[in-house]
Amino acid sequence: MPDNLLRKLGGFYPVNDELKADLRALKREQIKLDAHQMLIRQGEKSDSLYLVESGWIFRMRHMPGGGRQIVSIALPGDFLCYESLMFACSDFDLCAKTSASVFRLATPDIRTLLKKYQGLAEALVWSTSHEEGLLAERVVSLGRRDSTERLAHLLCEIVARLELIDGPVQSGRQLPLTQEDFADMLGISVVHTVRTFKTLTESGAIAYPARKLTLMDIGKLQRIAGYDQGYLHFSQRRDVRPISAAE
Amino acid sequence: MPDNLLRKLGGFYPVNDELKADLRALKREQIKLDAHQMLIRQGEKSDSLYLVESGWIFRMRHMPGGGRQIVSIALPGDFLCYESLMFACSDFDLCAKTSASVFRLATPDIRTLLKKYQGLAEALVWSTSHEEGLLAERVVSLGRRDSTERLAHLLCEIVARLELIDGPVQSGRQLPLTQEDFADMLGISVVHTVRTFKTLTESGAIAYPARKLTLMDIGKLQRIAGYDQGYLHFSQRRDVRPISAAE
DNA sequence: CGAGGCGTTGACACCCATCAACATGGGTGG
DNA sequence: CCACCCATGTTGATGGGTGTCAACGCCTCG
Repeated sequence: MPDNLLRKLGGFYPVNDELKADLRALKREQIKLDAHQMLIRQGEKSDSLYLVESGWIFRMRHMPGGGRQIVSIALPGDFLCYESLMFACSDFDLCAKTSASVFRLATPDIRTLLKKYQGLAEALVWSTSHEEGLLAERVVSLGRRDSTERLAHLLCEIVARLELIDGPVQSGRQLPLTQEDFADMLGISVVHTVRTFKTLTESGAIAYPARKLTLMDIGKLQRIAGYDQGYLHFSQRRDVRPISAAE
Repeated sequence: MPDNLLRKLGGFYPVNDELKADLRALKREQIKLDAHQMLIRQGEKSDSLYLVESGWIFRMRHMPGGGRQIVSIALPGDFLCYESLMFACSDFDLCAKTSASVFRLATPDIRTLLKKYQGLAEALVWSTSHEEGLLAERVVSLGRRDSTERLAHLLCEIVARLELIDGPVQSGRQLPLTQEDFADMLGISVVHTVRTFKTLTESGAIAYPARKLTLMDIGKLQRIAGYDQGYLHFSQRRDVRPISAAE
């Protein structure tokens, strides 16, 4: 039962009965993963579509030098489908961070599946667009924010996503993420991650002892992150002309 | 006629007649853009779906401090749809870098549109997945590659995308990208971009005088970028157990 | 009780940002 | 046709943010 998916979708746009019925009718096979177990390894052929039921799953790349970059985190209600839709090899590892459960959707042919379940197509389009937005925001962070802003922004995002499926995070929430995990999401070293956490903690925005996240001052956290501040009023560049005779 | 889209899709998976017919039947309105003209400004409400016919279009974010980050480039055949599908405000600027032409697809309701044109749903799912992959790769670059590797990788990607719609780039191709544009894609400063280009040029991999890109040694460029090298054989981390009793 | 995962801190080095100055070239107006 | 301007490209000097290395403390687990 993809209830988490429906809850997630429902947070953003009207979910009708047909979509619900379609998602419930999908043939699926449940796969249980232990913590640190791989679902797909980079370079493997993958032709399935997955939907996360429970647990945290990392999508990451191992670098030649030995480092790694965590590209995104899949939470309950998220699809894992990207490479499979192109019938190519996976470019990334999919690895459970916690024990997890995912559904593998039967995909003899993605085209007939989309035709049979129009609700699936709708959910897929919406869901990949949503993830696309998250990734774009991550690109902004990695490109133009320093480590403190990056961490603050990532925490804001994680909190928002958790609240979408689990209700208010309020004061105190256990996360499965070590500081090394944060380092590999933020594109910085472990040592510097420690210092960045210290900065945020000393500013009074958060606390993260023993991986239990507490939002001491969420307003301050969002201000540091530049999160959801309404980017409307920034100075207009002179090389950019307004939309005038557009049609 | 979204021929560029069909050409792009056709490069990756079988395009059938129904999909072709659907895409050709879509009601659309052509919008012409001059160079440096904005299509959508961040913070604006957007409820349309766009398809690029010609030209280069930047998706970018202006930062509070005055900098900017170019998140992605849309080329002919690419959709611009992400935010519009959620009926929210756009989080990014969409700005034409060259003179361009885009189709605005009539979207009274995205749901009925997807139902009427199943080929559109198919194309959208595939296309957003593809872009998702590009963005994920960008995250890896920004997180774990130095400036030289980043530039090399970006050039590899641009060349591959251009060849998909326009045929071989071969020796010599005019791009509309200034070194400031590259800086804002790579997340580095303009000055350092100049030095990075110098490094790549002196290594004999490329030349980029007056924005005309020549691939002197594409093998060397790909080697520097770590592009498409098959990431199969990297050392296995001990904290990652192999996929064994997966089902 | 030892081992290993994880967090923490300090010292030092390096990549890259910033500032400043200048070169080049195309466009525009006198 | 020239003078000027502005966008863009280029180089050097200096400083800051972050990486790397090393050492150590804490805690859990076998």
